[in-house]
Amino acid sequence: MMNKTLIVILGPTGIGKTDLSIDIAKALGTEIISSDSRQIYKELSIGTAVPAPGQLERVKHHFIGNKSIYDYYNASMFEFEVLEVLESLFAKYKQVVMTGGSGMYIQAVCEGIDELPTIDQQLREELIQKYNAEGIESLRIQLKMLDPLSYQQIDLKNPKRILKALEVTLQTGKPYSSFLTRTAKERPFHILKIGLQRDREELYERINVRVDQMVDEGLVEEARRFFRHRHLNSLNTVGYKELFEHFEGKISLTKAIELIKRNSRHYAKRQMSWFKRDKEIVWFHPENNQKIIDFIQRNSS
RNA sequence: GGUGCCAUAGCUCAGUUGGUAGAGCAACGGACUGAAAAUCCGUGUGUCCUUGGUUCGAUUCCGAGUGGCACCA
Repeated sequence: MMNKTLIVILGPTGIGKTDLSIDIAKALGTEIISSDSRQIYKELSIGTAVPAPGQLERVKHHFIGNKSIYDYYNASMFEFEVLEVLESLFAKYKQVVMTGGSGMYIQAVCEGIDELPTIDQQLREELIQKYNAEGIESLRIQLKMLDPLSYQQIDLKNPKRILKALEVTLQTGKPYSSFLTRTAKERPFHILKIGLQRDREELYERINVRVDQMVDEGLVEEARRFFRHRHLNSLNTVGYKELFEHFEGKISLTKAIELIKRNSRHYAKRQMSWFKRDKEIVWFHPENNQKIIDFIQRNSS
């Protein structure tokens, strides 16, 4: 399979990944895997900016709307499922396009993440309760005792990081740090990472305009449908969480829309931070289709 | 045209009894190994409108100019 290439098209939200990826997949005569942790939910479409029906007809997409917001899902499951789909796609195509903005999902596919046990739901809830009742310091103390190495390496101000380490340690009886190998897994195909970049002001303007479009298309109604499920992790998502605040009467609709724009900008910023450190990425402007296709042709095996 | 008020960060504004300045929002930078559109950490970015004067020293006091707002003509 070493003559196969996975073409990863990445960049912040609103940069123009969707249009470009479809053009490229069309030009290469192949299919697209979405690496977007929210477009994967079938119940969400307006707020996650899934490709339009017409676009989905032009090129076959995978991992869009194939999970439910009620299901538990994570980056490791994504890694496993994508590798499986890739195997069958590479049987048909020399190149496959993967596009999306979820850095961790992309990393899971390209480099893999270490094997960890699935956490018992009850254990997880107990730990969260302990955190709520006793605060973060009590988690830190427990971690220091059970897994001093993680205690040294983990961001001790971030409750999610400590909870993860504790969960694994308690469930397996082995320190979380012992599961981390710090080595990238070998993949039986080449990977070409294409990053999309444009002027910051222009990107923010695109984000603002797109949020207004989402509202015109019925984002408020889409969010209202899931209001009573607002505590689901899948709905802890920009575009929905702000509207839930509005439905709760805490903020006006205008304010909610403003916050969606701002939080989208912040999200874009975090994505750029994530991608910036990956030196394998070659950067292009999202409208330089021909340049990008030439680059792919030259560098695919 | 006259009178009054105002001019400080990207925005709204506070402040310095004269020793070059700060808050909210916005913005900026970063971390990230199974919740990742999540979660967490860090940063004030400034010709204090311009120009004379007083003063050891002016963003602050005084004069003039410019711009804005209000009222009177």
